[in-house]
Amino acid sequence: MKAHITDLLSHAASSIGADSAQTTITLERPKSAEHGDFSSNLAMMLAKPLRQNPRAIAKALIATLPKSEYIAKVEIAGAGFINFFLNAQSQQTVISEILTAGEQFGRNGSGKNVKVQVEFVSANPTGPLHVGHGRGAAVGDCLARLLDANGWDVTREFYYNDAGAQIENLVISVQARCNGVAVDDASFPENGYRGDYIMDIAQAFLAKETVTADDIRVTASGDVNDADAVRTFAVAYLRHEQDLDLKAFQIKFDVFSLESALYSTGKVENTVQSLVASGHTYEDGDALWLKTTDFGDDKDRVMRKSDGGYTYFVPDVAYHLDKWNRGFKRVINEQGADHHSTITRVRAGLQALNVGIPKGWPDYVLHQMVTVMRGGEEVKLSKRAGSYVTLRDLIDEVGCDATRYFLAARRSDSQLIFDIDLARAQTNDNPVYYIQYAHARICSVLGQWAGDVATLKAVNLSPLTMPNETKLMQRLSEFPEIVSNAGTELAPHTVANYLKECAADLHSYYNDTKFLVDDEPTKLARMALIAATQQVLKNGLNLLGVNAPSKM
RNA sequence: CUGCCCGUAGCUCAACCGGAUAGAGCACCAACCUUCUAAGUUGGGGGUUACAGGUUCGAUUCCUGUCGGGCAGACCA
Repeated sequence: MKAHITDLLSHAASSIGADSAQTTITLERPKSAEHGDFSSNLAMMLAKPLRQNPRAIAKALIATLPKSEYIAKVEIAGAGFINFFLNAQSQQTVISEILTAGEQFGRNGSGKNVKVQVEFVSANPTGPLHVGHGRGAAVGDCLARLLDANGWDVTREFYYNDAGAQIENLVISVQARCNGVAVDDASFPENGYRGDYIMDIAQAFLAKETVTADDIRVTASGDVNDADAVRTFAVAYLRHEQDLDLKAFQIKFDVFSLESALYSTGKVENTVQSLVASGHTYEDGDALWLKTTDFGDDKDRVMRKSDGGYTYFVPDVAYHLDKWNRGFKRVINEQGADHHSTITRVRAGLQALNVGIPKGWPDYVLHQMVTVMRGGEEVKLSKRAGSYVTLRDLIDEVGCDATRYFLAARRSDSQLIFDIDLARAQTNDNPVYYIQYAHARICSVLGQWAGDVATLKAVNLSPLTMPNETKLMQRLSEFPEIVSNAGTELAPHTVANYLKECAADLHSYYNDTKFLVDDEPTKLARMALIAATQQVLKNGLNLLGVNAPSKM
């Protein structure tokens, strides 16, 4: 329909002498129903090149507009907007489209099945997942679902930083606990991890327990002095722990990558050699430097320290080269905003390699901090982790659906306040239940009707002329654009907002309409409308990873 | 000090990458359940979009500056 109206306008524009090369026609959905189903600012855009009053141009455009069987009327409004009103029949067609497409409604093929990788969460295996990881998990998973809905071939990936200083801290923390050192003891490692879970690991290690994670299975040796044994066991234990967190959050990954594997397979070393060969490196003060300033950084960065070890971003460059070599022409990294400084370095490293990687590759979606509130006060601690609130705490307290919704429903680039009291409220305060309730209400009515929903696709829809019904149909017809825009903007929160509005339209309709009326054509048409709404709510909630219950 | 993100109703947030009278929810006030789920609906009050300039037909949106909040800035991860 949008394309159809664009064609009409484009035809009209060229007949009044506008330069078609310089006129881009955009249509938008007016916020207010009195402005029609679609609106164009074309006349205002043409005012300058044609040196005429916008309203006069609008008038001329409408005069030359080809006839259309879908449009009831066209109006000029405001400064020169051209508003299109669809006829009732055109508005109603969306219902049969939805009922025919079912779960496919809203999806499109614009991604052309191109491989895209979404890397998210990527927590260090040094503790349970915290709220920040939860936001990354919720946003990242929604991004993956959105890209899938837009026709991309999506791979979800989790990267473990299981090498480096933080892992050594983990090892000495566990060893200290094994040896009975208390966390507040002076001899406890200064930068050690002090959460209760370290004690659990220590006890399991001493008891020679076995843990499994992904494709590995480790049995503890019980030998505290064997740092390698402690490391292997502790990392496996925490990976298992994080697997359980992810399971509770209903998130699945396709691939787990290990930083340590980049070293053991020689990929880090190969990358360093390639960078040296590229001529973008130099030695200074016993260290090896990368000239990241050649690629827009404000200073050069050390790659290999004078003690021989590599700095953090070197394996990161190797990792991203590996992603590229695996055929991902598009990669999206979902990370906390505290990682933003690595972006320039990683991209610079990849450019220096000169292997045809585009300048802005990979994409990043950063999320800002999450503050957790309860009873009007900030919650900072959990018993288990010590210094932070765990994702599991939230899921246990408010449920998976509400947690996912709250963490994904806001723009990721602004700070988020997670109000536990609100999220756990099973009342009208809570947008999750508001949306789910709309879905459940429809299920209830359809259940009492007891007819076959499959027959509704072919129903006569002409009885649907009430303002509430028109509004709901307009809303439903927007869904494919919402999915498409959210996908290209990488903005899952727009889906959440849409669903809230869609649910509001349904509730409003529900409250002043009787559905199971005696007049059969009216009843069937209304069944078709709410069945279509049910489908859209379900498809939308699915994009957020939130359940659509049929009973509440 | 430098870079990035943010600043919208008392609170939590929207606003379709420059559009029409800046919208929801919570909270407050007033209505609506003998009837398909009241976890709902309807109405009301509440705004100089942090502030000051600039760009143009038109700015919450783009540019500059100021103020305020957050995050970064190591031979750290």
